[in-house]
Amino acid sequence: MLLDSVVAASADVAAVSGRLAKTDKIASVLREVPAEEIAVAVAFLSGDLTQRQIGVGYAALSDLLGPYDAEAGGRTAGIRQAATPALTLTQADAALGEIGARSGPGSQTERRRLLADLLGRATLAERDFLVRLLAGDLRQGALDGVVADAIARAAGVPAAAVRRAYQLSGSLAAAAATALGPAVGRDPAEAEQALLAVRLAVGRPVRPMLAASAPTVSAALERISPAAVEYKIDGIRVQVHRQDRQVRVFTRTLDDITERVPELAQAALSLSARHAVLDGEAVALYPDGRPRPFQVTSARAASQPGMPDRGERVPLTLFLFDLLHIDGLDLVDSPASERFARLAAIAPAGLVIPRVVTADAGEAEEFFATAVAHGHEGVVVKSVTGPYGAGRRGSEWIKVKPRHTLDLVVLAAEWGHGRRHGWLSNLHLGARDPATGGMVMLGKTFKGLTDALLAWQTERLLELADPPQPVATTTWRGVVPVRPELVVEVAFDGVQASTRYPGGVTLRFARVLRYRPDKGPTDADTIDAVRALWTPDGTPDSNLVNPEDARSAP
DNA sequence: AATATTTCCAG
DNA sequence: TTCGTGG
DNA sequence: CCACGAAATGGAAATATT
Repeated sequence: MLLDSVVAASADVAAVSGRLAKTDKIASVLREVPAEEIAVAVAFLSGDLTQRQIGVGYAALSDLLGPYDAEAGGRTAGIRQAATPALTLTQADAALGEIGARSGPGSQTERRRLLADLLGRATLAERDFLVRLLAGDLRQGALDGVVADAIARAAGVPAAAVRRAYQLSGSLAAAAATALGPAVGRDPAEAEQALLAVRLAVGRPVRPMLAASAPTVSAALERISPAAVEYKIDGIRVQVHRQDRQVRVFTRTLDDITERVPELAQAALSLSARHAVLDGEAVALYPDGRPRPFQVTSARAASQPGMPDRGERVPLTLFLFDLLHIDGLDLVDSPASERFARLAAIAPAGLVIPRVVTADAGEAEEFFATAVAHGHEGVVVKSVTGPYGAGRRGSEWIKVKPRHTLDLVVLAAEWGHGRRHGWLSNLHLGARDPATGGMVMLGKTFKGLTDALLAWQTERLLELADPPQPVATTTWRGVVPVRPELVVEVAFDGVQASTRYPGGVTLRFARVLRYRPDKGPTDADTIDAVRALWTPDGTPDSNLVNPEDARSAP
């Protein structure tokens, strides 16, 4: 099939707002795609490459096509373009694969040459689509969720069958190939049978179960009771597959990081089971059992074993909380209580997440307080009856974290994109510096803003713009500095070290709660107050705990 | 050795 | 993360 | 009430280029 057909379908999808209409349009084109090209078509239509990544990013695209030009609605700088569509899906996919296969010295130049070659064979519409695909910014209003429905529609099977195959195989393109690929005819009964035959495979990652959130433990217990209440560890999510003596470790996004975390594989070998698929969290701990800053865990999990590393290699500690498969038995559909009981039966106590099962809000709140006192992020409140509903942001799991807030000053704002076009969106946040009387920038946030708030802040910030903005001639792009007068209440998850900002610290996951018109810049929180919330690595605060305490529930 | 680019992580 | 929209 | 997609950050490591 021509790439152009998929590009045209994507444009149609972007042009309608309803999900059903989008599903319809994607299903229509999928019905026309030859069986052997289904995986490519589905990858492209859900905003992915079949190769995941190929070493082409924003810079390479800008070099080739010039910077994004808002007035023209795209990139205009010239490279050759095809007059008529000729590229097939297979050819485009193969060309992208060629680009990704390059490595070593000279590879960037070579990638750019190949990229120019590919884009030169594309029409304007195709080129625009490929650029958005490579930039990871399809913006057609449909990603894997909508495309999953479309696959079901095209194959004439229940959406649940596609979702299940997607969950268990970890790949939507694979699920689509199962339903519509060469191995099955275009017969709904056959397709459904093939989808239902997809099973969890040890060594192939499944999509991880996600959690909703609630402001307090009591609120979470109102939705789930009795519930298992578990420590929420501030590390990286890991899915561990053990097949005899072979172990593989996957991240939340299903990347294989086995080679980087040999100690986790080692830990998995201590389980009393030959085959197992487990879900858990890995974290770098201090000797006393408290968690190190997230940055330490993150850096540790990102570094290869053979690389010259600066500083010590802090080992990661594994906390397991779920079991999806044990010695030939799939547990994905079993109740959580059974999965955990089997986990506890095969895992040394030290590898299992601290938890309590309770229906008592007081007891749960107390456990939450203990988790936080031990330096952890909070707790996850889990149904004891639910299955492992992978990929669903359902309510079988609810996370609860303490909420920190600061009153900060808006120093500048940036014009928004997409549906925030024409609004001042991304806010530069500053804390008061009593030493200088000035403001210290701590980071930015665009989160937590309602449309009403966006409208209000755009008007108010333009009044405060310094120098004043000629609104009528504004390009709707760039940074608008403002007089530091507006105070905003911001929630955040923590304070972390920063090389980017002058204060040396920045906020993790800052989001706007509300404006504080009752406060002026002199009432804002100080940089000293922010720094006081930061625990640099190597100096765990004085609230020491016994290492055993961090591992075991009180 | 220092800098640029890409990718991946968290939510 | 949060929000708004669709269903 | 749930599912979905969009808003676009910031740190850090690996890999390439200078």
